[in-house]
Amino acid sequence: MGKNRSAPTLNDVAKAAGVSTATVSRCLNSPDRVIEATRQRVMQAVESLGYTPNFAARVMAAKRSYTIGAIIPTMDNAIFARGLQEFQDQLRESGYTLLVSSSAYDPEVEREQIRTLVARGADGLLLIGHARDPEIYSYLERHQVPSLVAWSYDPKALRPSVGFDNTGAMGELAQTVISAGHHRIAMISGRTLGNDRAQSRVDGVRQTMAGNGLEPGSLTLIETDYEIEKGAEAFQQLMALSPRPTVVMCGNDVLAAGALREAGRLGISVPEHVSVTGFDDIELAEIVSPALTTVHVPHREMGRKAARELTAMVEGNSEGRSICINTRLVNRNSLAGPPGQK
Amino acid sequence: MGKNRSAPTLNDVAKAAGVSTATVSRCLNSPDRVIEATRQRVMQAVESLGYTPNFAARVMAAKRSYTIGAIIPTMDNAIFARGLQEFQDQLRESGYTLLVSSSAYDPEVEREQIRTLVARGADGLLLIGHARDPEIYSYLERHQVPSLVAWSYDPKALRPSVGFDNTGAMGELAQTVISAGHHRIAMISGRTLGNDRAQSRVDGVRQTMAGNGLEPGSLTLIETDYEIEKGAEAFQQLMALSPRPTVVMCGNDVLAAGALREAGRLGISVPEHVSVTGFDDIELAEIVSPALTTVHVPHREMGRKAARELTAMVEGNSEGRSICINTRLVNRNSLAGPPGQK
DNA sequence: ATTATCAATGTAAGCGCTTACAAATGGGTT
DNA sequence: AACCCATTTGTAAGCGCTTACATTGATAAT
Repeated sequence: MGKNRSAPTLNDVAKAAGVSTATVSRCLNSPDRVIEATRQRVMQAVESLGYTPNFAARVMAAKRSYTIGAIIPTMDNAIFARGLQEFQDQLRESGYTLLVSSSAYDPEVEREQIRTLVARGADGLLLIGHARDPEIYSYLERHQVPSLVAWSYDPKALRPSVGFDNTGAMGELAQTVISAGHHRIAMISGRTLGNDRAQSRVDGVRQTMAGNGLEPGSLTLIETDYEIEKGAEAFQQLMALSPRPTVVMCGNDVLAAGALREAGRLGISVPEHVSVTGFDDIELAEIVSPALTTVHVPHREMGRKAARELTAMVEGNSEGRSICINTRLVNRNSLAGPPGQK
Repeated sequence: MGKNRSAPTLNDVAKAAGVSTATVSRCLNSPDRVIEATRQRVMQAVESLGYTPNFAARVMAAKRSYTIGAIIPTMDNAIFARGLQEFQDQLRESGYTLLVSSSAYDPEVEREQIRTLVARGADGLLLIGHARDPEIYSYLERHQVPSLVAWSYDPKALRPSVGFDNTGAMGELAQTVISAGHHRIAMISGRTLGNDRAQSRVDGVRQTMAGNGLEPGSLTLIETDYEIEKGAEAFQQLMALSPRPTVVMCGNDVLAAGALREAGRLGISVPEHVSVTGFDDIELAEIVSPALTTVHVPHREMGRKAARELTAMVEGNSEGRSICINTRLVNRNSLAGPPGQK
């Protein structure tokens, strides 16, 4: 032994290879600016010392981290998990690393995480949904960190976004529901406060009701947390109502799965006694019985496109375009006409 | 206007507050080493400039990042998502930030991610499962980064781990299965290559079979990917066998859900014609019909304990203990005796 | 033979922070 | 009044890297 046992630095490599630190740095970052023979010598030194560049030092000197940050409301949710996985894969191909953190749906936490990510030198940020204190955007601007909103598409928003039209998609589903003859409609929504996606889905139902001559105010709405259990509770409440709604539209598949489970427990058969719909088309939707009529969202495609757009923004190749992803209705077995009508 | 529009530094704050950079740094990191009046002045400057410390610079100077890294096989999996969420929450309470990346079950990718995380200055690492090139551990040692293995508990392993006894838990379930009268047992397992959890679960079944006088080699085993679809395919293959197995034990709930779905499609009723079991007890297990008989793993508890132990290690308060989390059998409706026996 | 050109490499100045050490200040003690 | 000690603050030396600029040596053009 007798060796210094701490991690080797650029300097150690330089000495071992008999070159300057600049040359080692070049070998690592722009190999073509260094002659073959030298590079081999350097690379061998790197190898034998087990050298790993110190990222903090690199970021500091280069003012570039090749890191993208993403802040999602929760990791415990298939729809974010799936889209993000694809987002990450795509980023990796372009040489970027993804840093994810979750805000637990808390705007204060989100703000803090944004600052953390920026402080860490993220070159760009992926955010979920538009609803956000404008101060945050000016902070990002000051630090010159481009950001892209995902899981929500809003052409009227000032910021670029990659996502789908929550209002329109839910509206389309509502139209199908109404066309099937329902007019006592209930909805179980996720929390709308600070969550434009949930809000848009509610709006979609309301607008379509209005468009069909139904009083939008007559929509029975329950807002609750994103959990199967909560969906079940809400469904129970709705079934206790008199007159009962003939259809329960859920803001997402998880809530719908809860509703379905409770229906089973209550001995209410779906869709004979009451219809249920979901949103997202996660795997769960196909597993439950009856299988859910829902709206399919191509999360992977969204993740991929978001990655492309954001890297383009980071590299100065785009000012930030908004991209709309198409959703599509998936008719399965949880929606039928209202009971008594045939 | 006229101002320099780039992000303010410690120096800017120092000037604005009329103190030295050292004082500003102290205000931020050890406020009690600074007199109240000064601190207020400094904090106000921080506020009005919208200052955020540069993380890279801080890490470099302090050689401490208050960051923990975690590398999981995939994000697209409820069991990791849940445990990790809790892990993160617990870390936050102790002032640490979590960095997650996923290796897509690829050891090469995992190795690279470990290097990345270390290069980023992670103070400690959470890894999934023991199976790993020893070279990685010596690398971590050289860089003096403590690591903790989770989702797997193995008292015989050299490294500390927080998890549960996969072999024992699956063995217990197998005992229940065998006691119910089954002896034509099939298993649908996740890929065991480089995945000690999957391997241990298979071992659990084999050992219990042996312990009950059943030839362990008679276990019909299909290995496949962690996907509902794959579980369905495997189940279909098993049902084509003659003689048919009377029970299909699945390595996890996702595979079991696929099996159940396929059973429905094939018109095979569970558990009358064939029994099915799962592992993990994710939410899905309660949703499917029949509800899954499975092994409950307290993922949240594990995440919490892992966080506590790892921070203790990072702070030099622990050499790294191994912690075993208890699982428990959950009897629901997918397991009964073999058909024809009553 | 002389000079312009260019590729390969070296030199050294930071990047924004923390922290060891030094300096200054203000009481207590004797 | 002289001295000591504790508290608060300042000074400045890095942390490990990148990169603008300088230097060198070789090759091509005159």
